[in-house]
Amino acid sequence: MSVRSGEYMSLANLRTHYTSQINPEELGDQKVTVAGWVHEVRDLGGICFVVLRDREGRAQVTLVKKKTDPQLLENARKLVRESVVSISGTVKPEGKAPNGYELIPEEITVLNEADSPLPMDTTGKVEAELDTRLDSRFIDLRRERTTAIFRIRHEVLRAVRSFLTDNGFIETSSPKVVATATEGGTSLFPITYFDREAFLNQSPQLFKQILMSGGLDRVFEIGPIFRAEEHDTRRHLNEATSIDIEASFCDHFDVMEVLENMVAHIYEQVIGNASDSLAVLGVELKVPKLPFLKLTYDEAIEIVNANSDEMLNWGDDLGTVAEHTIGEHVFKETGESHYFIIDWPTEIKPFYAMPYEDNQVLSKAFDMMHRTMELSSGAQRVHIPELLISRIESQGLDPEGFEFYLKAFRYGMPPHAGWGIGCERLVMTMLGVENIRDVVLFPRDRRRLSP
RNA sequence: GUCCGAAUGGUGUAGAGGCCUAUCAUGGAGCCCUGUCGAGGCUCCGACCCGGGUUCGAAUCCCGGUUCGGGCGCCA
Repeated sequence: MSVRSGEYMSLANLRTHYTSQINPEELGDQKVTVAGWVHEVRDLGGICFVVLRDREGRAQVTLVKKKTDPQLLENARKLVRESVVSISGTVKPEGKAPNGYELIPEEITVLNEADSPLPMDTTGKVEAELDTRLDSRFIDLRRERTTAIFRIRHEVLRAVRSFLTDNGFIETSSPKVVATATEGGTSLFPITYFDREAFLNQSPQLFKQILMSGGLDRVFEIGPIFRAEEHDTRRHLNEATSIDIEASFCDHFDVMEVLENMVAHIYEQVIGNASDSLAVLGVELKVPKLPFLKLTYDEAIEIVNANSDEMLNWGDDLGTVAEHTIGEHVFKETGESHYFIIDWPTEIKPFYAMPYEDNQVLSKAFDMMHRTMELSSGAQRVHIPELLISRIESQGLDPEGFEFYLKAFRYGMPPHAGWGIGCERLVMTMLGVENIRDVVLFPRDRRRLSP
């Protein structure tokens, strides 16, 4: 175990292969170097096994007492779990070893020794609570299950980008530091911007609409949104990732079609590209059937009133019990989890949702649900400046605060529509994860600000 | 915000007024062991959230606080 301090050591020499890249048939008797963490040391006396773990898997390093340099064996036995090591040795095909090979080491270099005891177990023998795991996320990520979630999240985002790009959308970014409260409704985090008050943006909504006036035609953004709501549930975060699109010369039905096709595409891509991670989590994914069921708001109210103790009046928003009732009802009837609720009362939707021309009390707004959870909401937008101003006023907001936005509507704003979908909610519903914090590396909630 | 529940070694737990010098597992230290793969065996180490109260006696009951979990509200 020589740390060759003072001597030049190229980092490239610390690893020639990931553990998963070692094919015993090709690399038998060849020398390789693997690098990673000491997962376990099993000392049986005459034989000692060191399990090295890297991002792609594990490799068994075998030291037979009679055949191993005594100093090397002694050092291997003393390895501290979760220390970072680089191990060079010969690949030996071996039926008794996991993955069909083991490594006969020549050199074991400790690059960084781990403290002991560890903040939590990494082998899966003892579970840790979410709070404990989040306090030590770096250790939690060394567990297979946790890594699997974030590999899948990566596949989800990759699928979003490829799907939207292939459908003519341009990826854009909007500012997160803004001067005014965008939509009313939710509370914002105030910050200091030099000598002025500013806010963290709750949504890219207003900016992506401005881009429609700019003629970008079809845009998308994947970015953080901030909500200062003091909600305290398993499905809310104060910092979340929103996937947003906006498309010109489209109505709400056009963008609903984009949405359902994208969701189906994401499921297909995750099944195709992350089957190992799905297996680690024990999740069997099924691509949702297209098109998604479209319930009108009126139908949704009827379902709630017929199937639960709740009695809703027309114009009421849907609470948790209502969403639960509708979601279970839809699943029982269709066997599908995803569905739309369309044709909402104009009054309970944001000012930018377009009312139906022939029935102003209904708007061209929709929510996309997964069982009991709202995943996405969208609408055809108001593109007529006069109507937009009156809608802003009727929501009790002051149009003066929206001048930067309204300006874009006066010089040629095409009709347009769009939606936003919560990335974390998409991932959690896909994987059946119960707490949204499980699918965020470093969640920000009512209480947690660190790490 | 509100209601309900919880807090015991590093981690996960048992515990219902005296049986607690606190259970078990995991972990750590050490010893034995040549095929482990949640290795096994033996020895040892390590904990009752904080503050008050009730009681002869409190991990256990009561009050306050803190933190965490869950429901609802609000929201996406």
